[in-house]
Amino acid sequence: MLADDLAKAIIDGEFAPGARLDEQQLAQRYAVSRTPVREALRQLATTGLIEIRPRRGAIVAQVTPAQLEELFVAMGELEATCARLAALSMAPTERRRLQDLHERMGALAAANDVSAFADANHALHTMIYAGAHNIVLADMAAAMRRRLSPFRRAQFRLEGRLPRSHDEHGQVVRAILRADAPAAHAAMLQHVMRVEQSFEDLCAINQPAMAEEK
Amino acid sequence: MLADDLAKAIIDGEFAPGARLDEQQLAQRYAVSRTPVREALRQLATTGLIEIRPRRGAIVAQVTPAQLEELFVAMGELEATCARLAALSMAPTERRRLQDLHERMGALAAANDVSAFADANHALHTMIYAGAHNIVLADMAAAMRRRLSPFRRAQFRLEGRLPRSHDEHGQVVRAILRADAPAAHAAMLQHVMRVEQSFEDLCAINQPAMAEEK
DNA sequence: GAATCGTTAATTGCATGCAAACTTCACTAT
DNA sequence: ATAGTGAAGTTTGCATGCAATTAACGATTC
Repeated sequence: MLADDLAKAIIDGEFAPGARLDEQQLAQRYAVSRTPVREALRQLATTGLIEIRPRRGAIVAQVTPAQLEELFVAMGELEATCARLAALSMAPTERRRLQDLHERMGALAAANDVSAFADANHALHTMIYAGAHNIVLADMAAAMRRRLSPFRRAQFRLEGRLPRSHDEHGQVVRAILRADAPAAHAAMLQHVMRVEQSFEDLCAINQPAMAEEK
Repeated sequence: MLADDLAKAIIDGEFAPGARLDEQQLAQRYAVSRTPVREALRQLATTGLIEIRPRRGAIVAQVTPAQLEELFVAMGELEATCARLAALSMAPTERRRLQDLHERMGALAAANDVSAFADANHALHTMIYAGAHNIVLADMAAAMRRRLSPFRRAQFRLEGRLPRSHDEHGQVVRAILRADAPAAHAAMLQHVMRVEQSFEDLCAINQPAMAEEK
């Protein structure tokens, strides 16, 4: 589906936040006419990934720091809810797989393999969404993650972020494994807040570099 | 916007779940061509209100009892999260307005004014979403409410539902007013579960009538 | 008599074309 | 020199038309 391809391109950072999404260019790029491009853009706009300004075209959603804060809070609450439900209702098999993955990620963190850790991180969180046994909630959490991904891509590159992230995961995973719902909720909430903090640190570092571009 | 009009028509029950949404008919009805209709349908599909089956047209989303259960659980968790955050961060003015509205709804419940109570109910929940001071979460909760509304329309007609609903609201409102976040969370979760229970009771009553149609 | 296959009709998906609106650039006036 | 106004070009928004797929109906065969 065209909307998925476009979403992937945006998530992968081929279009930066604020970049104009010209219908004709996209039509050429994907070798279709403007009609399906327009339909795809409307879909992405409803997910919040892009923004359509009437008569003025579409841009990749750019977000003020205040909105970003809200997005992270909402994401944290969603993920924390999934973690709480997962603690209550994960099947034994799911719990074992979660533990396995978490342990494997320890090695990746130690080796500082950012790319593999990022993939595994995605899998871990997705596993927790699935463990909530509620497709609606899982879809919402996944959509939220997608919506934030343009802003979160470089976060793991921060020095020493991998082991700390792994530690935070450990808190969440252990709480889920012992079916401690409140602890799972709290640990996940804290984890997401830490991710946000890392992102803000990263912004603070890059801000001067971004400023000198213009 | 066309998508909003269409969504309203679906929410108001002009198109029942499972009804086919013919592009040409909709185009005639709204006096536009098929192109904007298609764009609107794609948008509604991403919200989950309708379902587009490739090459086979769009229908109002029909939902199995299991999916409906998931929708109500997800909605309950979302609303409970909003209630918890509202308890923590509502401004004094907002708290007073919430209390005012709740007290006015007591009279509506006593008078058994179903229509006015339903409107006020919507306002009350929206007020709590807003009280969370997080637009992203509020939008998600509102979208969820929209998505469930085709199935929840007749729920207030159940005998004696209004006073009980008002009582449940009282639990939530009092918890929010005294900034008791865990209690607000729990009370809202319970309220939504009770709404779901009412809906299921209603289904159990209507089921035979639906069965004899075919 | 029922089931399967072929044909026809209808509907979706996409391309193209045209009109309206916005942006940009140039020119004029203060 | 700067700001405001005008016009041209670009881009969105929508309508229409055509092709492809699917559903429905009828005919034929077992």
